[in-house]
Amino acid sequence: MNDRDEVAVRRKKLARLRELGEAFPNDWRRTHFANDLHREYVHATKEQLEQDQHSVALAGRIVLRRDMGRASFVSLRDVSGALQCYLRSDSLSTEEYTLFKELTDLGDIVGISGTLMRTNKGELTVQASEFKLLTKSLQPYPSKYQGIEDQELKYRRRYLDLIANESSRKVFETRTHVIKSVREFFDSRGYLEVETPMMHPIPGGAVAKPFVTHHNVLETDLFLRVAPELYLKRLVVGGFERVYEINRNFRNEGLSTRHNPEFTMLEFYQAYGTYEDLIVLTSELIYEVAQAICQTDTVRWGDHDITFAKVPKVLTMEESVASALGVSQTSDLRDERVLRQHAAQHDVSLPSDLGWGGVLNEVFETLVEPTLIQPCFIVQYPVEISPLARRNEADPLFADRFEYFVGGREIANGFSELNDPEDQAERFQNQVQRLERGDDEAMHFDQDYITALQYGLPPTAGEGLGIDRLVMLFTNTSTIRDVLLFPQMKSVNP
RNA sequence: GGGUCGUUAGCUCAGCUGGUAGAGCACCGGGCUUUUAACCCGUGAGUCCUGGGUUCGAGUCCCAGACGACCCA
Repeated sequence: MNDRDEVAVRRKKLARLRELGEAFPNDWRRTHFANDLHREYVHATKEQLEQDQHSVALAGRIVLRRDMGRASFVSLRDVSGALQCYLRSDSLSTEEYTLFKELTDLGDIVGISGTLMRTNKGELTVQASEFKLLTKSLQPYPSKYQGIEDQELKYRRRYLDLIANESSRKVFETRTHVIKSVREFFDSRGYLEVETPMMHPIPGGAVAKPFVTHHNVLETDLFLRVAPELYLKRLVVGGFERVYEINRNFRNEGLSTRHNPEFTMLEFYQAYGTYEDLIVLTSELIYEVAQAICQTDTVRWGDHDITFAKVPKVLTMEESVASALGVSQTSDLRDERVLRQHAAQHDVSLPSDLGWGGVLNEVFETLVEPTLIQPCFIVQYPVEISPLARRNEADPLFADRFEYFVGGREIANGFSELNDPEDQAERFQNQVQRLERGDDEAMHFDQDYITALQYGLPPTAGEGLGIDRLVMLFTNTSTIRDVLLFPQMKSVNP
């Protein structure tokens, strides 16, 4: 064993600590947080502090250390921030000073108490009169200057990223604030927050491939939910007229900068409303979250300044596609063959098994979606690709559905709900035919849901909103992994 | 699934047309009682991602694979 192997050196110090007594003491009690002290004493002068002798006890991790003979400065970081501490051999007992000097390393978790002072350079500092090593860190501490840059290390060992990188801590604090302000928005409007099953006997509520698991005692396969939609609507049938859920969905698809197999979704439903009401509500929601998080209606995202207006911008899918294809009459797009010809001229590659609605959507996603940088609602989606949405009364090819786009990405998807049980049963049948043709993303027939509709779902509008993508907007990140504490990674040892 | 780039000391990174493996920080030893990424002096440290191949000789060139990043489907 190398006597300069950092882990070995730290192990040796831990062994010494064990000899000295309890190596992992848990009786330290802190009286203050670092940032509270910075705030409270921002105007206190060196002389005042010397006179007043404020006693404080801190606890945290040593993140910087500067030794000078028989005195040292350390930066102690707790959850609130960092505060400098000054440890002198003549202000501590011999045992405590030796403990600090010989057995304490960068990254160790310690308790320090003493009195507040200000250094000659003006920095608020705790002059230590008591020192206790609480938890020995056995692993080398990340670079104090560069932190952790390695993407893989950041994702696989998030705790290291959080220890070393302030910006990462900020992202996850913001994530929590976003979710909190979303909750406040719905709570204050009379929506009931609920929890519905994660394990479904029949996968449903979205066009997506589910994960399968098995229940041993029930001797049955269960599916991790791809969406909570069908359960939330059962609750509206049950009389909870406004419900929402913020929770995880699971989709068995590839990993990318936009996709993680588990992701967080907000879904909400309101009886006696239409998708138009939700467009207004969504604009207000995003506007309020932006105010709560950034205190502004404009955020920087990549190369763009994105402005969230209270009044929504709305465009139909047909109009947007017609404009992207350079077609003057939207009626020209109603014929699948003609539509495919236009698409081919714009190098949009299309699978042959798509119907007209699928083709229109594919052209939209390829040509229009990336251009929708400023917040925008696209309305009127083909019924064919909207198996749970209400048919438009004037134009039965389309559903009363919208999607909300920001930064060239879909953030939310909402519609007036289909509450006709017989129409819903037919749409399920269509999905089942697709399943039988091998489309493993198609929906299953959910008889229990049909039964629920038969009891009567009031006219209802509902919406799903991707929380991760929303957080990406407010943290100016381009990868979903940057807003997930523990993103899914490939196994290193297969 | 396809393409491009990356993987070198604990961390962050250099390493040219193939010729003994480098820096800063960290670590180890010494000095320093108001420092600020403290500083000064001295030392140690490598499965160059893995496996093949070409070559007298491979971190470097070729092939295959692993993992990651970005772009595309």
